[in-house]
Amino acid sequence: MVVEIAPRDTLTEAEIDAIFQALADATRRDIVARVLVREQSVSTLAASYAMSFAAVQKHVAVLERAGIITKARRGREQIVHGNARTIESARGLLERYEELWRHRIARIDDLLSTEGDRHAHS
Amino acid sequence: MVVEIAPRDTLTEAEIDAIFQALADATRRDIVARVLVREQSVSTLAASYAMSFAAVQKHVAVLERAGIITKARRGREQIVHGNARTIESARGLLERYEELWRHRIARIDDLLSTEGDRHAHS
DNA sequence: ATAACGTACAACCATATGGTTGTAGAAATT
DNA sequence: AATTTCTACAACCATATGGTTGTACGTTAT
Repeated sequence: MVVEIAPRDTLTEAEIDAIFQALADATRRDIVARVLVREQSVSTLAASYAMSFAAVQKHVAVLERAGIITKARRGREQIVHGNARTIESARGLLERYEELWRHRIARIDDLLSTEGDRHAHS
Repeated sequence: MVVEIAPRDTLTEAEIDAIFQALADATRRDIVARVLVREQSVSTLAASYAMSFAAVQKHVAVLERAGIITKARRGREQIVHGNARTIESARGLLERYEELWRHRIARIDDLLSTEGDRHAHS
């Protein structure tokens, strides 16, 4: 049902929400790690966890909606494989935050020299 | 109420959950970006968003529990500042996933040479 | 053809999440 | 001393999340 054209490199806020949300669960992170190493069927994945097949299926669906994994039919099974590009997008975002952090001193200096320093303490 | 000893460099699954969960909301990501650039009070932050003070306060609490920001009292206001180390931990995790991805071909070759290739297609 | 396997999905449940309003207290201002 | 500012937190509400079981359907195997 997802239309999946060529992957944009600009993500909407909602898409970023979905990516981090998908990664905010240990079972899902484990699924990601497994399929990045070696793609495998949903039922194979399900056998690895102490929960129902349906539960694992839902986790896979969450990861799929976030674009972190994709599924491809092979006969009666659905093969799950990882999409490193999406993970890279998330990493890029975190790197930009770190970049903001590294530049914070310069920015503060800038603000102090251009603005008045009302409320400044030290 | 949080006891905050020296920061470990190994995170528990629950802590990782909290970090990604905290980043899975556009308002909270914006708060992070703001305080990384320039630390500011909770009420200053609250003034930036079209939601109640209490709602923003909750977002700040979520980020604080995840260790992404910390608060420090300055008179009657609570100054929020970013903790880039936690963000770096998250980035490190994503990098490890990408590393798994980069090595997948070698692993598949390894598996194919040791195992039989039942179901192999191409 | 029948059985078994792999998947999909609906219905349900408990708890978490993201928002609200209201109350209360501590610190600064007047 | 009285008032305002900033923060904290409880109570509440609607919706989302993570799990379950049950049913159905296409694909492979017997």
